[in-house]
Amino acid sequence: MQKLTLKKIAKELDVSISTVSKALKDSNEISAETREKIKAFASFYNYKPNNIALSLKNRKTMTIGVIIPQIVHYFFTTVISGIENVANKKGYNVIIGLSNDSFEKEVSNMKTLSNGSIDGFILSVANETQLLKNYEHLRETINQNTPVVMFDRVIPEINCDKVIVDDEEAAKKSVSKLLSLGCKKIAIITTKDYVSVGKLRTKGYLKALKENNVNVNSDLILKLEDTLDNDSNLKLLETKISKFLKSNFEIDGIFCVNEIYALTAIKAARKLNKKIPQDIKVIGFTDGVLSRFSTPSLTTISQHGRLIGEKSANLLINRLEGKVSKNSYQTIIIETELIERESTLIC
Amino acid sequence: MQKLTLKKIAKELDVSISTVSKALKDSNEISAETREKIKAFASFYNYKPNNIALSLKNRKTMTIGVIIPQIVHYFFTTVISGIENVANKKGYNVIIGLSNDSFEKEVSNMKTLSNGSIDGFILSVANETQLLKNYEHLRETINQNTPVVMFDRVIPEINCDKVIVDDEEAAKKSVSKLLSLGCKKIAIITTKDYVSVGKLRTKGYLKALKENNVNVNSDLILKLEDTLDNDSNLKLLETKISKFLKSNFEIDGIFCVNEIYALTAIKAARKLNKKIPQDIKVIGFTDGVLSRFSTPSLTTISQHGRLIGEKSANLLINRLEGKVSKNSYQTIIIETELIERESTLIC
DNA sequence: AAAATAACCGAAAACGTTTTCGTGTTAATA
DNA sequence: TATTAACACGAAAACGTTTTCGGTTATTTT
Repeated sequence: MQKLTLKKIAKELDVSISTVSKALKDSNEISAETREKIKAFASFYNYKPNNIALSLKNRKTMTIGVIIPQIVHYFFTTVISGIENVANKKGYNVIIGLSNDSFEKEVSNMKTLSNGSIDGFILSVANETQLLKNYEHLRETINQNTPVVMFDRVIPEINCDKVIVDDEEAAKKSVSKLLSLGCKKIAIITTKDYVSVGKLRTKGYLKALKENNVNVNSDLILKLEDTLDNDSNLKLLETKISKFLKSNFEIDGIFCVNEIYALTAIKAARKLNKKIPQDIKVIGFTDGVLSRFSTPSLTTISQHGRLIGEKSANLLINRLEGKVSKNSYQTIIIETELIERESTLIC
Repeated sequence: MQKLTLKKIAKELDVSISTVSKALKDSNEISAETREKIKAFASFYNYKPNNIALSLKNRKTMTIGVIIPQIVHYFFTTVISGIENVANKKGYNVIIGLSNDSFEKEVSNMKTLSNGSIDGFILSVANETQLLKNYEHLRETINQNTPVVMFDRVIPEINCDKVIVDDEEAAKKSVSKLLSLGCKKIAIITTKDYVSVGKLRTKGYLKALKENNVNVNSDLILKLEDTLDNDSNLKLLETKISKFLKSNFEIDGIFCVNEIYALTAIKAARKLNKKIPQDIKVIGFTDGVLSRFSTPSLTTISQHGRLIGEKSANLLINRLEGKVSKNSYQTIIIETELIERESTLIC
């Protein structure tokens, strides 16, 4: 059974293609009689207009391209579920491209999609892209009138809609919390500065200390390569963190920029016979499954990924539908929330 | 800057559309001179053929539709990453639809995609679909010549390519392991029988006991609604499991059909002052982040999600490219692996 | 009965490609 | 010189829609 087309219906019922098209759209140009006949036939054989032909005609595809660094990652999946939720309601499809944090793959993914396959992009840039500071592909797609919405890891220099969290503020909030709980030597385990969000969170850490008149001790700052939270590098990650904790034995509070760092820190600390939260209090970032199910459960910053996804999709779709002025872009800042759990319990 | 088309290039260089098309394809029908001129112009203005037009012409879209019940879910994301990996290599795009385990959404998602947007489906059916046993949408798409590959949660009655794991065998393997570790009273925490994989794992549990001449005690079998592992129902889940453990205090081994059940069981057992693994040994299913990072780390069945995704994508693409005989379907069984960690340590 | 107006339907163009076939020009051959 | 072959290019159809514009009939109005 091949797909039914207008042409086939027309031939079968001995009318013109136009007549079929109009009849199915209930145009009153067509007599009630033929209209009913055609509609009956079409519905009996389950006719559905071909999306590709429609896309070509209307010059829009009703699909949005989402480019993310990784998909096996709690935060990004919550964002996708948010995007999918509003996209679906508004009749859009979602096509996913993974960059694997590689510049090459990000570029090629965007290239293959920006030739008519999608109406606009929602993306979080690859670490490598941030490292290389090469944004030509982004500029180019925007210049070619394909709207782009960036979320989470955004590029300030690029002019487009953005949805971010108050990373710096969230970090400040976390560190202030640790201070208020009586921690004196607060460490941060973060990424190297080229990772935009890592840098911002480090900044927030420093700000909190300064505002509370605590001296910054650079020994207490551990900046890690972003590849270290891969499954294959977990051992190495633990060694590094372990060494760090050993050489700064007086640490009594740790702020980590993701869940993996936090849990690994807890594990390493325990091996040094430190008790969590009695001896060391720990706060992480990203309220994923790990934070909820670890023992002790992890105090963490919730980024509200689903909301980020929903806002991003709305931003993009509004722009696609011309509901927003052409040359002004928005940056939506989602407020984070500190979710307190066992890892910062007062004992 | 509007998108460049063959027509515009043709007009600009004062040649015909056909000439431009041929020149860009390096056809030797076109003189070297004009060829170079056209190619230079096209590459200077960054011409890319319009995918939609190509899809319409070639009657294939080079995209595959993936329908899954949830995306905030470790196993499914690993499958997607596998699919994306091979799809990408072979020039295909991946479009994602989420059913949220709802029959309605599964049907509507497939409907909107099967009108030309995709060349084939890879899907894992929604729980509700399995409950209702309504497979009309699946039969219909297959009848309309849109190939379907099912993975993990498959429908035996439907004739199509499938990729599954040896669920029953894996469960048997796990329970046998517990027996060999000396467990006498082994419980299973599973889903209701309408969830295909839950049912199979329960079957494997029973088989292991029988083969080892252990009496089956139906009190030790806890079948839960599949909605209980949602974030919002975690409390309820814990209460149910806790009650179950209390009323079967002699349990010394638990096999759980997913990570969440396993970790919740561990938590509940601890509150009853049971030590893991000394008093109770626990084995879970799905080797996700939770299993690796929990304390104690969880012995678990690895389903090799990435491999499942890769095999599924290969199966689908081979069929799309006619590399496989039309009326015979394959079922690939991926072997699972028992990954031993702390929750089954011998003390 | 002639003219005007509905009512109903079809031809054709357009979206952007690819490809087949035809045609005119030039160069090589008989 | 006449014929043929090679070369370089263009017209047009096709993929499946939608929509504008005309064109027949049939029906109403004068």
